[in-house]
Amino acid sequence: MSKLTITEVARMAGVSIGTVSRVLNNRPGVNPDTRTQVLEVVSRLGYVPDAGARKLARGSRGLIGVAPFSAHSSNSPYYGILLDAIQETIVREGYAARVLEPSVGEEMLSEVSGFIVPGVHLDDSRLSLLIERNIPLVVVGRCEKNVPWVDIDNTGGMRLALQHLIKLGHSRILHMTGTPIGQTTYDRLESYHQTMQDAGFTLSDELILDGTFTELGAYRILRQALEKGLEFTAVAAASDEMAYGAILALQDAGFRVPYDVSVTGYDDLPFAPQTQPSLTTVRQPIRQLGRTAAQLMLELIAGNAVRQVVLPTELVVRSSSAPLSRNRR
Amino acid sequence: MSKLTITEVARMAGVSIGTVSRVLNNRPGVNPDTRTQVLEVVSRLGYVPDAGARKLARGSRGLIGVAPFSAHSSNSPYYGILLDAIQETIVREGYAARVLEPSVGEEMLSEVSGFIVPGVHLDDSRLSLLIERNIPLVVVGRCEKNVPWVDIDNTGGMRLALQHLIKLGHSRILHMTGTPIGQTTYDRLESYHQTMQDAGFTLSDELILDGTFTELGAYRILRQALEKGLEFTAVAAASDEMAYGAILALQDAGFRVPYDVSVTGYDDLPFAPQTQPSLTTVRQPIRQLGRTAAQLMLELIAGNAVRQVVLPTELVVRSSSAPLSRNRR
DNA sequence: CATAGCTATTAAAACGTTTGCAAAGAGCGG
DNA sequence: CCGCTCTTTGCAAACGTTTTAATAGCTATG
Repeated sequence: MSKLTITEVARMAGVSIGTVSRVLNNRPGVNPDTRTQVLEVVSRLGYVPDAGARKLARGSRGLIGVAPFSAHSSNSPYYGILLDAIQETIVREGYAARVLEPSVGEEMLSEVSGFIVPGVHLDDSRLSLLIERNIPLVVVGRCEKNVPWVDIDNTGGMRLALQHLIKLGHSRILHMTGTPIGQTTYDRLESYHQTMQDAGFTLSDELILDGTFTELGAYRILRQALEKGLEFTAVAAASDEMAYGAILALQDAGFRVPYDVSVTGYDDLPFAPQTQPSLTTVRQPIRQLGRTAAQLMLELIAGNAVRQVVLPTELVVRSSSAPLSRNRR
Repeated sequence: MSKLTITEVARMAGVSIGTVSRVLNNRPGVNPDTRTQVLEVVSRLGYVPDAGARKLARGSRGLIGVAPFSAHSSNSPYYGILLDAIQETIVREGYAARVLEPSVGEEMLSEVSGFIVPGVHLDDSRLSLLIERNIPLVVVGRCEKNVPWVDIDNTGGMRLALQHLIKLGHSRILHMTGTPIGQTTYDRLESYHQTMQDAGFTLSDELILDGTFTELGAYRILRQALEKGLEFTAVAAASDEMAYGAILALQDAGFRVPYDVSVTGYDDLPFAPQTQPSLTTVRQPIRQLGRTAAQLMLELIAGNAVRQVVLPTELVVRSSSAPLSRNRR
């Protein structure tokens, strides 16, 4: 069987290729009936337009920049997965994606037909610059400004983890936050406050530690806290890396996880099932996050309305969390 | 000025576009004089062929898989940079690149016209599978098998770092290795042995610590060693991450870097200049590594001979290394 | 009832390459 | 100097889309 092209689709649907093209690109001027008709054929045949041909026909306009998050955050596998998903979608649609260095060069602004910006800081001036210049922009992560963005339900996810721990009998739950620089950190922290209060516990500042979003950061600050004699029976970390660092810190200090202390992570990165013990964590759909971001960008370029999307999270229970035990050391 | 196309190049060189195309794709049957002539024009105008058009004309054959390194190693920013460089080159040549999960699916083998495999393990059975099936393959990292590969000069780079420390007066130099799973770890370790011996020092196994290629791994094992009273005046780490972990471990234990202990890294990742103190390290050309890997793949597909490439490394001296001081604590 | 003004559709011309085929020379043995 | 190969080159047809201009079929208007 030869390659499936738009011609075949057109023939099957009994229309011309021009019409099919318009349907596929959401262009106006096609009868709703014809549209659904064509879409039906497309999905039945499983037709996927050729990226190269689209790009060629469109006149090669269409380089989409993926930029600029802080250099430091790129240490996580999280970003690798996210970027790959973004690229995949963009390239499939016949655009080119280019990952740019954190330093946005002025000259780039003219070469690029849009920016996807993951991991934006709360006060990022570069963001304002892009908005000001009216350059198509999609932000990955919730954003106060009126731009299209995708985010996961950070608040809901954190609540899931905490309610899980609370149901297991824990009340002195330590929250390991990330660097207080992004909306994400803030949202998860806020959710911690809210959920603990709702459960009737009093908040205590000493139970909130900044683990800088890294294994090592979490490890160091937690060991330090343990040496000072801080008491708690569970750790709810704002990332899997920090959860892992916390587990090691606890183990090195002689605590058993989860028997003495329970630990939960956030993200469900590929290594989460492989830690010792395997990590109970909040799963977020990273690839879908990337796909959606790319999608929003394409919609934006096509002139559609600005919209925001929030993706759901889900609790994955593994072995790092257990009921509060009475005979603790 | 409109877009620069092959037509313009042909006109400038006084030949037909067919000839230009043949030159650009290294196809036989074009006069050597004409060839250099065309190449001259191409480089003068700075002409870059349109990726989409190439892909289209070639009939869309050409998806190149970038796969499968172990999930764990993907935690480093190193891989992000490498993958981006590979993708950039491949896409520029009109092929598509797809980053695959570590688990190589059988079904993938038929869809893909070649594999680029970074971070191969010494005994990787999947590698043998690919060779057996005669699937075009490029390995990033030295490889015993007769396949095309690119690597950096690991041995030479380690020697540079060590000779730097030796020149500063250090003799008890600790080597922080990575997980003993890849050729890279082995090469750097071997170079440590060799260089120390050449300098007339006796080797001691206690001066070799496995930092698992991570910040946290390095931090934990070094703190442990310090508590046991291990004596040394310098640390030569096999990665920047481990060097950073080592610096923090030393500082947390009350040592000053570089006054009490010098530390060197390896890779020169983006964060290296930003540590406290900034990191003396061995720079490797990561992007070029990726570009070369992609290049070799394209050559392989074009039917050229298998070849191997070794890229040079370079010492970058910053503030984490200093002369051995006498009045140490 | 002719005309203008819509809308939905089609036909065909790009887009920038690669590549099979034919043509034009060049060298050469007869 | 005539036919032969061989090498080098040019021509033109793909490749799978998008998009512009033209067309056909309506409805509303005068």
